[in-house]
Amino acid sequence: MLQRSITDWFSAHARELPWRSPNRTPWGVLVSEIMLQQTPVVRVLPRWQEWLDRWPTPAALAAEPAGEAVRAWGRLGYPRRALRLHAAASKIVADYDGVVPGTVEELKSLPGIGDYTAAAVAAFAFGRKATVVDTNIRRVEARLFSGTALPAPSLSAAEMALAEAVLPEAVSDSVDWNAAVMELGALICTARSPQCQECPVRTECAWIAAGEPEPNYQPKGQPWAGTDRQLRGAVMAVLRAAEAPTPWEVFFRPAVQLDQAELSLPLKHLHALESEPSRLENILEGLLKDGLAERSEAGLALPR
DNA sequence: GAGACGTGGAG
DNA sequence: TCTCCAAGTCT
Repeated sequence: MLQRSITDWFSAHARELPWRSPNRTPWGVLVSEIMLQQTPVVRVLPRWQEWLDRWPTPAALAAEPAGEAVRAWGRLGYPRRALRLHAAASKIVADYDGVVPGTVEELKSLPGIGDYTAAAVAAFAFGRKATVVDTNIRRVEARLFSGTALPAPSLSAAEMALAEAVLPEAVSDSVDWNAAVMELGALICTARSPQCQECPVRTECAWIAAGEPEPNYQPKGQPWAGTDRQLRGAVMAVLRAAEAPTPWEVFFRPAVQLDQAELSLPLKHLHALESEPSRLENILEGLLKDGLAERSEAGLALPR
């Protein structure tokens, strides 16, 4: 049967990832899920290991300033995730005696944890039955059951219903199913060039049966060069590298400051903004508002 | 609900 | 080089 084909494939081909190891902890799983949001496994691996070595429990992380979490986040991207993970650790200490809660509802109450992550932690860390729906599972189910090349840009109620309908009844089977379908999407049923000849359910795939039709929408581009996002990243790179508050002149007259090779690129981006000081002000304002930075007499720094 | 939010590898 | 996209969440 379909379910068995996929879970057998998983048994044979699953990657050995540290957050799947038998000695994993709920905290380790939670950290991995946050890091993996919109971020490839290969980039998460080293950061995850460092993070767990340094902060093996929520209490350990909560005991340090949020800025340390942001710094340790390094170049994983979306640094607000680091901030939220720190806040989640604090809430786990305050409300759950330092123990990661195990129900979807409790998990969703933590900052940075939405529908996907709550379900994933409940399933993979606690062995509970939960409908896990990530981009991999959406894509596999779109092809396998709906016969479309890609799921729509945003998650629909129909997709959720489908995911619930195909979730195996038994708790243990449901956990295996979630992990297996996700892995199938990550390794075989990929977005760009799926390896259908290696797929355990290629003979039952509605998309293949339909002749592998093209996607019926235009993927939205993600502009980057010259955007505020890029500049926020550049500012954060400077703050992460700094031991002390960074004077304002560094941002508004970057050409004259900081010559660390590591920062040459971020500073080059900032330098391009010298003609638009108001725009840079807005960007710094945004970082302050998001809590990713704090200001003092001396300048700008990561939050304490 | 559309848009904002980082980063770097692959095709 | 340039576009796509990777285990989403929040406003």
